Amino acid sequence: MSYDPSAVEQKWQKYWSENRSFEPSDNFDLPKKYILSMFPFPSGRLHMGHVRNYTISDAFARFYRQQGFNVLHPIGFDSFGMPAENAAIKNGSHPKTWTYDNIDYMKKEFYSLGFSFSKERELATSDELYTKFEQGFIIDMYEKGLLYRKEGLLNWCPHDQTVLANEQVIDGCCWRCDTPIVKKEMNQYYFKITQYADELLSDLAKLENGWPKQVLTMQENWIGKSNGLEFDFELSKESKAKLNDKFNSFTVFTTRPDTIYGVTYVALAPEHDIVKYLCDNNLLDKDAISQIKDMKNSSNIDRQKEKSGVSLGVDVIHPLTGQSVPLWVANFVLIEYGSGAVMAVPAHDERDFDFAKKYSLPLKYVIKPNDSELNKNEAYTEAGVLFDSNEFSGFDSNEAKGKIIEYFETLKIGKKTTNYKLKDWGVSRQRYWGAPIPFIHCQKCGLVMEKKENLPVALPSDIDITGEGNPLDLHPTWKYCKCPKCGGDAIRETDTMDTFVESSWYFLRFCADKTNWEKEPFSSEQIKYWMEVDHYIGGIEHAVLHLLYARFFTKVFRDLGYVDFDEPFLRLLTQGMVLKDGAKMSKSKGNTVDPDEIIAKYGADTARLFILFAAPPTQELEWNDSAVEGAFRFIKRFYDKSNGVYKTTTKPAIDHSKLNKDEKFARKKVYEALIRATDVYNNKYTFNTMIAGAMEAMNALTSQNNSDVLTEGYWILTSMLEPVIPHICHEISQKYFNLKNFDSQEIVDEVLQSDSIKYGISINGKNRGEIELTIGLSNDEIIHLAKAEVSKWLEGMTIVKEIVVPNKLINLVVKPC
RNA sequence: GCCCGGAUGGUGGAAUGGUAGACACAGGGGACUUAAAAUCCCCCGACUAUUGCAGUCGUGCUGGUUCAAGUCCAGUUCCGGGCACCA
Repeated sequence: MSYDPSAVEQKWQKYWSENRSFEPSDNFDLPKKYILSMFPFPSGRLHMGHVRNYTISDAFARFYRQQGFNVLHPIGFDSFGMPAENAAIKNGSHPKTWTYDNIDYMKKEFYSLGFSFSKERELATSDELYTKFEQGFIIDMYEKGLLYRKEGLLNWCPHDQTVLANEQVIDGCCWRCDTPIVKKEMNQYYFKITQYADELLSDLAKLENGWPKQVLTMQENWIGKSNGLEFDFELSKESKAKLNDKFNSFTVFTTRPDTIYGVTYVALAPEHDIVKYLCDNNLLDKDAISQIKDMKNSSNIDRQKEKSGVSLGVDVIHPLTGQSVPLWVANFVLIEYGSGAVMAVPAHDERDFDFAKKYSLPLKYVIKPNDSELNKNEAYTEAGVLFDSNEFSGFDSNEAKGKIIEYFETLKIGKKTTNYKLKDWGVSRQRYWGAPIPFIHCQKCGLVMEKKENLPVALPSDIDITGEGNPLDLHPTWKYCKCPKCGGDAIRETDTMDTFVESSWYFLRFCADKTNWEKEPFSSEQIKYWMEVDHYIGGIEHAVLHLLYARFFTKVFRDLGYVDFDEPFLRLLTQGMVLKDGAKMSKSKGNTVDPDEIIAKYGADTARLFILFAAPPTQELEWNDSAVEGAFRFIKRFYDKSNGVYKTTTKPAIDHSKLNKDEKFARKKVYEALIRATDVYNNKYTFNTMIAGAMEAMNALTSQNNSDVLTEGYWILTSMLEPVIPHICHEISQKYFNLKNFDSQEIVDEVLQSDSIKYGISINGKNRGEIELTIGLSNDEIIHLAKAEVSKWLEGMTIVKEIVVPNKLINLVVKPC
């Protein structure tokens, strides 16, 4: 019978399903592996990126099952979100119908790819049961002060008609639809992720061996910790009077206290209270007020184009010199960082320099390079030696930083402070298809939590989705309710939660089976066993989104007493993108390849083999139709050549010494491939080299005629390749080995040793020949034979040094006589 | 601007400091066939030479360390990614 992928694959998919082959065991005495891939949004169909993601995690899961581990390899759907609503607007479908139809279709695709997911733990985050417990956490977090509501200036996407978190703004545009975001003042709920900023940063050290460096760096930069000095500038007497004594002083933050004697002006953000007061009370001329207004209204991108500012006609007192310094408003000062006010040192900061040049403000240099001349045409931002800095003159600038902070602290006019770029996570969204925030606004009692026994606060199904406004808010009845506290008329919160809240804890839910899901959000006993996730596989685009939020939730849950570990994901593998014709596959570029078509034409095994063979998983993968063809040919050959294998339920015992050269070579190739395979799962993740090893072994096996060797080879190779091409390996294994070979394979050492080894001979490091030498020769003998081999290169030369690298090469160092 | 990666044949990619280009794809040649497909075999970095099957060069570039460098170090160019007026 020739290879018929569709028949073979359907047969085994049915078999696995009927035998519940991929359900984890409840025997907690077994060693475990939790293999998780980032769950998909149910957009409709799988794309090649999904196939790559799940092929990788499936290889891990299948490998560890063979090694005797109890493996949890679950899948679910991150099923709330905008696209469901956009589809509703476009086609008039209901978001729920659209979502669950897509889930059904995608589940079939998973099935047809042979992924070994636990079917009994599948979930969708839009399930009401999931919402119920999530809303419970929201209430817990509110009570702990980790969730709060405040009026603020928010990122608003005019296209999606919703607020976005900072992490969801990419280059000033919406992460989903690329529309430039605008700032909008509104009420919003925030998670106090900043409370965990320091731990989120320091615990990155725990992930150093398991996470890609790039992701660690991205999180580190995102958290953006900086140490410095915080102190107050007092307003001059006249200025206080001008401001009707409403303001005495304001705070600034600097990481360069060593430049303090170079301050020549001070700048405020346009949103600063003092600026607001000056504008509101007409203490500035009309022009100035309108310029400040423009600054506030311009987007972040516009603000970066050119520095601009206005003098406020107010002076402040330098805390150390007592000199008076002018106060400006400047568009490059950000209200959301530090205190929204900076001391400006144009001589030693490029931004301050540009601003000072534009408005002809004075420069005062106070640091000079250690070993070169100061260039007064630019800002000198490097370290150096202080001058014109009173008692600190002469100090190295790095040393001076600490000294000056100390000085401020002694005088009690400032203190050492740490600032973070990380902002609190804004989580409310003005959309329908999300988990409702379980709060109620009561005129009498204010903001009230829904009672936990009333959860979930479910979405209404009769909904009008037009794309205009918040559908929940516009619903005729849904938001009207009674206050859980006083029983009076009240109104439900109509904002829903960011979908990243759902993906921040789904991995905990998977730890228990469905029977438990009704009772509790997750089982602490099961979590103790299954967590942490051993291998997490997904795209790098979540480096500062999902992966940061999930770490945050884990720490919060720990502090709420739900879990007892600090980090959810021990090892992270970020897979590269799938490209075609050099560009990321996308519908708009028209360069997509539909997984369903590939499966129909070649089968799932071919798709999986190609994906793992064409590139290491962390690199970009260039789709190549003829290489897919090649993968198919390999499987076909692998199947065809199994004809010579005989039936057995144990690995054949072979007397290695009686084999001929080709037979020995074939065995050696098989075992070498096996050794490579173990390495792959432990740390290298280079499935491509593992598969190459298997191909080499196959080539060697078919170049010899010993059926024992062939059978042993297939016993090992079908086991080794099962994680990659499971269907055909099961087919072959069932036919010959009664499925007894899916097990951890022992290495036979004698196979790896051969009677002779090829040595390379080099002279002065240059390759000059090679020689086959029997094992066990002394170095002198080896050198003697090697010299004979390359004698023509030694004429007229004296040998200075002789080096023998065992089993590799001989290097002779020579010079002319 | 700052911080990470990366650069190897026509292509994807291999190489614990030890014979660069494994394994594939594409390409070329051949066998089988009436023919095609499938399959099998051979060649396949560049240049020079040659029917003595040998030599020279070669992992972006310039240096360095070493008996030996794609690999380590310093510098440099280009490409990709992240952050970005963060005081």
